[in-house]
Amino acid sequence: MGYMDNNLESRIEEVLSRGVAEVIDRANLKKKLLSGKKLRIKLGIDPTSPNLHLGRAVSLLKLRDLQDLGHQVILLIGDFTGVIGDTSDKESERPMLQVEAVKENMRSYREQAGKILDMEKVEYYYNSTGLSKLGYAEIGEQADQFSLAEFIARENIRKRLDAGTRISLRELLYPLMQGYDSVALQADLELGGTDQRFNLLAGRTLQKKYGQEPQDILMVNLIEGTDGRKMSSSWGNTINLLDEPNAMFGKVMSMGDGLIVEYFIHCTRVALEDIEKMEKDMAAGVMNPRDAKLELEREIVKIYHGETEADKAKEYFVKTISNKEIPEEVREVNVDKEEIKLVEFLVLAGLAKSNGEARRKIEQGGLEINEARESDWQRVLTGSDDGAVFKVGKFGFAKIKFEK
RNA sequence: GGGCAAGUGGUAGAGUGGUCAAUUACAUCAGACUGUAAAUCUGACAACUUCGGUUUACGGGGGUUCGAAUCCCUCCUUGCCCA
Repeated sequence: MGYMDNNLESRIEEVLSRGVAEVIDRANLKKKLLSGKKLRIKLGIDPTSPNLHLGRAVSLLKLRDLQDLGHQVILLIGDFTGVIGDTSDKESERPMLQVEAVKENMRSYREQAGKILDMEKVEYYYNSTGLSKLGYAEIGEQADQFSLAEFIARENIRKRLDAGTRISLRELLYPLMQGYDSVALQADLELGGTDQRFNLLAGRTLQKKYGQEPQDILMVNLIEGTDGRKMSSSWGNTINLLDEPNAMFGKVMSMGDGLIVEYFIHCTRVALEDIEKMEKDMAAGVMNPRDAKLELEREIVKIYHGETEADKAKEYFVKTISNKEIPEEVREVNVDKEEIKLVEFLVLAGLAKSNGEARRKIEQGGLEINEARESDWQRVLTGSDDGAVFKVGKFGFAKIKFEK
């Protein structure tokens, strides 16, 4: 075996293990990957939210690796299933999306996925193509492959049943549809999160029924969101691929230190040995977790916004937060009156949601005007305050500009 | 078709006639601390306000009462059981 072969095998090993929860059937998949055959690899995306987040990126990065190994990546856009609603990752019923909403959401998908994948080589498939043609007879036959007991045994269904929340029959059809997608695509491999297990396996069941070789399955870990719960668009704890660099930065910085390594493994392609070293250094107290986070954030922003933006975001953070400096460019807020109440200005500038909140922040010592704490919430701003810089909290800045 | 139960603030979940703008937890926001926006600790957390108060809120509508998230009627939604 030559050098190249060894290299290939180790790359495949990383594909099969980095951030991966389970592979079915691992031995078979490895054999296929080594065979030199161009595999058809499927990843389904439900266009339920217009934003892709870092949790999705785990699969996309994995797809990129496979793409680099020369395989055919197929992005399945769930325009049909998106209207139905998946049960897997929900603890409550998913609303049926309107067709219009699905279309709207799909629009930005290519752009977002393009940050990671080589879109030139990607094949697209809208699953309404095959699914909308099926009739009751065929659906009935497919449904016969599964039993009610199997559905009830699923954790999410179980939970909802126990909690007494509603489960629509419609939702039970979802795995059939996802499974049939694999048939339509003749997929060799399907990627998904661990929550997708049942749906992914349904693909194998149906492929067998239709006389195809069952696909292999690669399940990636679900990463935790910024609040420690599973990252999900319905929790609002996501880091989105379209987030602005500074926003991305902030979200990463505000997550628990315990997630750093997990994120490095799943959301970046930093070499595994480097990550291990970092982990050891942090455990030994040689490395400050903050520095690891800064590096992590840089790596993540780099993927979606490029290296320059990544460096800028890091610089902004160090200056503004660490050194508590006022950023170079502060947003100007125009006031078209001769004077304005302080609380009203803060609301106008978007630094507080209401007069009451502005008052609270001031009373609690959260306001600085030109770097001096201001605690008089009844104060009125006049022309002599023109150009003053306001800082609320750690990163809310605004400069006042009187137009009169 | 019948019977029973439930619907509270961003979320979970207390509260069964006044002291409830509504316990608590989580989330959120501010402060302290830390060369992290982590952790920990403290405080705040409906809107408006001439800081005295005022207004709007407990699925929708109506009613009883001096007074209702709490009682009654009705509608809507959901769950469970029976047929």
